[in-house]
Amino acid sequence: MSSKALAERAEDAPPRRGRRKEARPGELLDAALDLFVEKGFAATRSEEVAARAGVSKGTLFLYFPSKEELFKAVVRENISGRFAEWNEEFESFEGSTAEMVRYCLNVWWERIGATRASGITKLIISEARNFPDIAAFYHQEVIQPGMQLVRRILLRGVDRGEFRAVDIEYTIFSVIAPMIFLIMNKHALGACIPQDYPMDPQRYVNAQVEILLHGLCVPEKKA
Amino acid sequence: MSSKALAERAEDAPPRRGRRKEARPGELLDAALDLFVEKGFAATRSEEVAARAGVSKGTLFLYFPSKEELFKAVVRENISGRFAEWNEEFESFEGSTAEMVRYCLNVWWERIGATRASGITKLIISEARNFPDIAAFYHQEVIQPGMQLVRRILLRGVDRGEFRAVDIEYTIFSVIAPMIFLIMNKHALGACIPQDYPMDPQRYVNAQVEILLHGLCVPEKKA
Amino acid sequence: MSSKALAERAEDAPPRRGRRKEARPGELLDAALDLFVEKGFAATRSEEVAARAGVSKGTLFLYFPSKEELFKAVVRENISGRFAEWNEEFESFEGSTAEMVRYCLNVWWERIGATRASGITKLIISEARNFPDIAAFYHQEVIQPGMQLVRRILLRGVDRGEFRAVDIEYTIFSVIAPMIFLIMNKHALGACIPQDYPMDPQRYVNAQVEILLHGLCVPEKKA
Amino acid sequence: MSSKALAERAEDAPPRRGRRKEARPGELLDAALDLFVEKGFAATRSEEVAARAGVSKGTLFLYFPSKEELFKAVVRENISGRFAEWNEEFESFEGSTAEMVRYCLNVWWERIGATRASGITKLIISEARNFPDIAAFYHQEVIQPGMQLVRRILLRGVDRGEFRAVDIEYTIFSVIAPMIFLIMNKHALGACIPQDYPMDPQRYVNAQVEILLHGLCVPEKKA
DNA sequence: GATGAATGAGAGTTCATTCAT
DNA sequence: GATGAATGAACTCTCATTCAT
Repeated sequence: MSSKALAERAEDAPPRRGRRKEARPGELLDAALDLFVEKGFAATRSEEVAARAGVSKGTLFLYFPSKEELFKAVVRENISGRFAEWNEEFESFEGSTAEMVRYCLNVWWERIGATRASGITKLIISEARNFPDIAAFYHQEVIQPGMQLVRRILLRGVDRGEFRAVDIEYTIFSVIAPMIFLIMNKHALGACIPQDYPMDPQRYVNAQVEILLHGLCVPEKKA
Repeated sequence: MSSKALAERAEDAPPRRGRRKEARPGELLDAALDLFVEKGFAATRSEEVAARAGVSKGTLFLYFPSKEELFKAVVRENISGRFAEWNEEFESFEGSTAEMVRYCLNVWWERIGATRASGITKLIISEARNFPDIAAFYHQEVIQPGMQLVRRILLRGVDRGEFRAVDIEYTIFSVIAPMIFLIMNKHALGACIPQDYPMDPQRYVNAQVEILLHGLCVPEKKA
Repeated sequence: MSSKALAERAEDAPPRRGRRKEARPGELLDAALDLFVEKGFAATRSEEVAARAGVSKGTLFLYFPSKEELFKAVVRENISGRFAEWNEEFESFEGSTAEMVRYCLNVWWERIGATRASGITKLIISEARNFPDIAAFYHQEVIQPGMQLVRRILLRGVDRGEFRAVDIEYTIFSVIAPMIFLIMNKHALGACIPQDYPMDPQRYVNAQVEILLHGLCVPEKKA
Repeated sequence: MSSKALAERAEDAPPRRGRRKEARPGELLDAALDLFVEKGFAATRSEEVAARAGVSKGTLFLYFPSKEELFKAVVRENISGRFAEWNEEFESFEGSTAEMVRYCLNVWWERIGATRASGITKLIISEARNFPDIAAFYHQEVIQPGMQLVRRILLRGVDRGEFRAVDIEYTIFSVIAPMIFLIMNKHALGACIPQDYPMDPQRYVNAQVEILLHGLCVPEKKA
């Protein structure tokens, strides 16, 4: 009991180097995400995950019955079910659709792209064919809702006469592709090759948005 | 004539335990490329590569001293040093820069994107951090020359007043990103998830080009 | 009482899958010495060493990173650095040099020749050319100090007028050769051929010593 | 018959770089002896033997059905059946037994010790326990006749009053041990360690003989 | 609960041996 | 006869997983 009290206190006061039982699975998932993204599923050793999380090999298997289940948990954990929230923002957004696109991609960068969660995208791309059910899950939970959100935005632009009457289904990819590219650069080549050109993510996102909007918007006819 | 017929039949069903020293490395590299792209380096078993090439485990090691060398050979073999040729085409191209962009991406799709060589891109993205020297090699042999070619095209457009004065360095990515996206779709999720939307690569490429050119071109002032 | 009985029984039949981190390396080194001496390094299978030590293949590699390192550890472990002790005995020895020679070879037989450590000599002879660095190590740690000790003994004998003025450097071999021969007999042919002549090591050593001393000593001139 | 004539002619006129079919097995046996002595049976690759003999892997197996049979042939080939000849020399020897011992060991050095045949001894010692039947064969063909010859020499010395009445059986080893030691030095440590002391075989043999004879001979009573 | 010693199936690699050429 | 490409059994070593402590 007194130990439980201690544990609770430990939670109140941020972890002072103490091991908090409740935090273990999360720490393992964080460690696993990093390593899976870095080396791939097969090339990551379970023991390394445990070591990075500061626990022993055995403890890992106490929380996850197998390396494969760990992988699935990593994906599940890092798939933000934030589309409900984002759809709400969409509904109540009052500015122009161009502003909406700008806002949307910047928010995406802040909340996903710049965080460890972005690693999931690289992980899925690398491992999709070894874990088709995980790929299907990701497709359903992330890709479809994401595309649907983009679709609604593009439709809004076209409906309101802000955007040209482009082929919406293919234009969705014009929004998504630069983001995928940024993540791949962050987690693959960019992570191991000293870049010979500057690559500031914020500026990159803005540049892509501007090109995209130039391509989408109807020319403003000024008297 | 009958000997010719025999030869043809032999081609249909290649001889088991035949001695085909010249053909083996290529067959093994083909098999290895497929499997590495499909499952990743670590998850691909040497014996599986051999089996797909129609030889035994031992034969693989007759031609490649280790699985890692096989990997490197796969990358080397499939990295086209075609930039010289493409640069020449660039020099002698006489149409508008917009036409050049259209031509360029369509040619890329035909010669790289649609072929097995495109798998290399996925492979590199997945394995870069496990093989930094291979990543560096790819960067030097493919990414840098590729970016340089795109850079020259964009500069031509801007210089000739066809394109707006965009930030060239970041705009390069607007050309590349959709192609990377297409390859990832082909070799990762798209290869294992039944797509619920149509994805015709030719139309995809054209759609991306049109959005891009809309974003790049200065509005044509008529009369 | 019953618990004590149980413990004793457990000692008789050591626990399978027991955790005995301290004891393992020694048991593995013992097993490896036996097998390397018996079959040679290359012909000894790692799994066999493990099995003789009562553990599984994997456990061997838990303690030694490779078969080669196991070999080196076997040699290191069994090379007694007892020359300091023996040199002290030499310094304080008070009898005749002939007695010293007798004492010396008998002690050698008791402490080295008759023990498993003697196998190292056969091992080194068999594997020297495959492990030149190990051979050099053995030369430095065993052969040189050993020859130096014998050299000092012979010099003492000559200096004190007990031994004839023989060529010391070559006479050293007259002391060593019979010991090497005995070990080779013990671990090579003698170990697999039913000897057709009696070979009692103790008597063998004594016989060699007597021949040797007869060869070395100056004839006692009796009035 | 004509092939026999050819062989003889080939012997007369030294091989002019031409491949002589008849010589193949011999070249293979020579190569095999060298390599088996150097690296041991298990660590020697068949292909290496073939390469050193200047033929292909396949050819080796044309002459010897297996690596093991090659080993046996190497031993057989290099075991001199010269004891008949030596026994004759013994019978007709007219000098003192001491001279006989000197002569005997010097001849041994010239005809065996200094030649590649001496490698067989090291080979047998290293591999005896892996090839007990070969060991038995060697014991019967070499060790027993060799010991018998030494035995007869020692008996002659004792019978004629030249040698002391030593324990003949154990004294045999005093003759053999230095020779074994010399061979071991030549083929094991001595072959891979830069000796820090001089080791002239001829002088070594003489030194051992003199010590031995001093130990054996009855003091010459002068006057 | 946590640990890490122990396991053993499985992967990469070697090499004696075969056999089509 | 000679060759060397091909084979596959056997070996070293790895690592996910178990379980006694």
